This record gives sequence, C-alpha cells and structure tokens, in this order.
Amino acid sequence: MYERKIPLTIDCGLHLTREILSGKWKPALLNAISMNIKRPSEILRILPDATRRVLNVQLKELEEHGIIEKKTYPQLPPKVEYSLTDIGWSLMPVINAMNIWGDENRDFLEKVIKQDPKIREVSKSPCEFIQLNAAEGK
Amino acid sequence: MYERKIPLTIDCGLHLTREILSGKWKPALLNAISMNIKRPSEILRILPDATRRVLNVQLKELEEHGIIEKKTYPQLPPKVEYSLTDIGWSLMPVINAMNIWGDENRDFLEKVIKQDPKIREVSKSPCEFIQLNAAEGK
DNA sequence: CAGAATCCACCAGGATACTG
DNA sequence: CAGTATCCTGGTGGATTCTG
Repeated sequence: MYERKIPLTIDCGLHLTREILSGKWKPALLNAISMNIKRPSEILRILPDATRRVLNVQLKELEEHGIIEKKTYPQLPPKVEYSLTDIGWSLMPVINAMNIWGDENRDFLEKVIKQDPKIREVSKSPCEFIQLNAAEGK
Repeated sequence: MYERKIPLTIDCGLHLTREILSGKWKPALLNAISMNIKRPSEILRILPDATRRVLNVQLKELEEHGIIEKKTYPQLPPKVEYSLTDIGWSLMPVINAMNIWGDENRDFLEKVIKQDPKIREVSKSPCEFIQLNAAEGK
C-alpha cells in the first residue's frame, strides 16, 4: 500500500479560504470589524473607495458564511453593528498575516503593481486617510 | 496636534497582498511550487480543474509581480520550471495560514459554502486527487 | 442612517484549436 | 511538453435612484 508522503490537501483548505475571502473588500471589512469599526457608516468612512451597495453585498456574504454577525437596532435612525463570530475571529491571524506581509513589502509591491499594464490605481486615497479619532473624538 | 491611536494602515498592506493573490489559482500555484511541483505539466495534473491557458496567465502575473521565477530549458521537448523568489518565499506563511485555517474549518466551511445559492461546486475533484508519489515514483 | 432595486461595464477565466 | 490566439459568458462590483 502506498504511504502518502505529501499531505492530502494541497490546496483544499486554500480553496475554501479563498472562497470566503473572495471579494474585493472582504479582508478589509474583517479587518475593520475586528478593530471595532462596526457600523456601516464608519466602515464607509474608512473605505471611501467602496460603495454602499458593494459593502452591503459583501457584508451579507460574510454573514451568510458565518464569519460575521449583524445586529440591527430597531430604532430611528436605524443602527446596525457587525461583529466577528468565533470562526471570524479565528480568521484574523490570516488577515493579519496578509496585512503585515503587504506592509513589509510595500515599496516593492507598489512598484511591481504599478508597472502593471492594467493600470490598477492602487487606490485613490492614500494610506493615511484615517482620522478616526479626530472625527469621532470631536 | 493629533496623535494617532490607530495604526496608519488599516488595510493598505491588505490591499497589496490581495492584489498579488487575486486570481483563482494563485494561492494554489504558490503552494504547489513551494512543494517543488514546479513544472507546468505537474501543476496541471495537480489542479485538474484549471486550464492550461488560465494557469499560464496567472503564472505570468506572478512572475511579473516578482513572486516566482521561470526557467526555460531550450530543448526538445521543452522544459520549464518555476520557483519562488525570496519575496515569494516570504509569502508562504500567509499561504500556509490560509491553508491551515481552511483545513481546520473544513466541515463548517463546506457546509456554509454549499448552502450558498450560487451553487459554487466546491470542486469536482475531491481533495484526495493527489497520487504524486504513485505517479512519479513509478 | 441603513439598505434594496436596477442597470450596466468590465474583466477573469473557461473552451477550443493551433504552433514550436 | 509548452505556449498562444480567439472567442465567449457570467460574475463582480460600480453608479444611481428610491424606501423606511
């Protein structure tokens, strides 16, 4: 009988994870929610390049996939808060790893990505767009 | 003056990393290459759901992004080998984290993904499709 | 403030066939 | 064995508008 010398799953887990994270804003959404930026309006402020609709769509997918939970407060004006589920939290190390790797190699990555013919503007808004404290603390 | 209490980059690194990994097969490709499955024909065998063309496209992107290197042996029949660059290797912890997370939560993930209306067949080929050793050792 | 409904453009990625 | 050229479609995600 054969003894497998290579682990069974060469990309199975990988595909599942990709499936969950597939969506332009999903990693960023999870990152935001994990940092307690959990109201739609706050999220929109932090991700100015995303539209309300797309955010709603992707948040709903994350919710349906059991990664986040949505709490709606039946009041006026409406209030909604998202939070990570246990599974969602367990995903954060992955998100963080992505974040860190991207930061560590930013110079290199921005260069190679920009030289890419398909001019993917790395994002109109610079990285320093966040003044959460300024905006909220006020 | 304001003192930032939240790190500058809420998703900048995240976006860069996403950009690099965006492509249905890229994580799997990196995973394969890191495991020394570096010839196109081998890769095709391991990822039977991908087509030659798409694989070529994504491999080329990874190459242009400086994540992998391609070595062509000018002989007949042609021989090509891919390998990870230093940057590519530094990405592996991220890939591995994705892989592990997906594996650890496979049951849950398969369930929620399958219940998804957009019937994404998680993949026609089961996870056990690999008999590398059997095929090669022969 | 939150979000659903439309409409639509674009591109990723699959199928097929051909060349070296 | 490796790679390219065409063609095509379906899904992602953007813009806009309208409700509670």
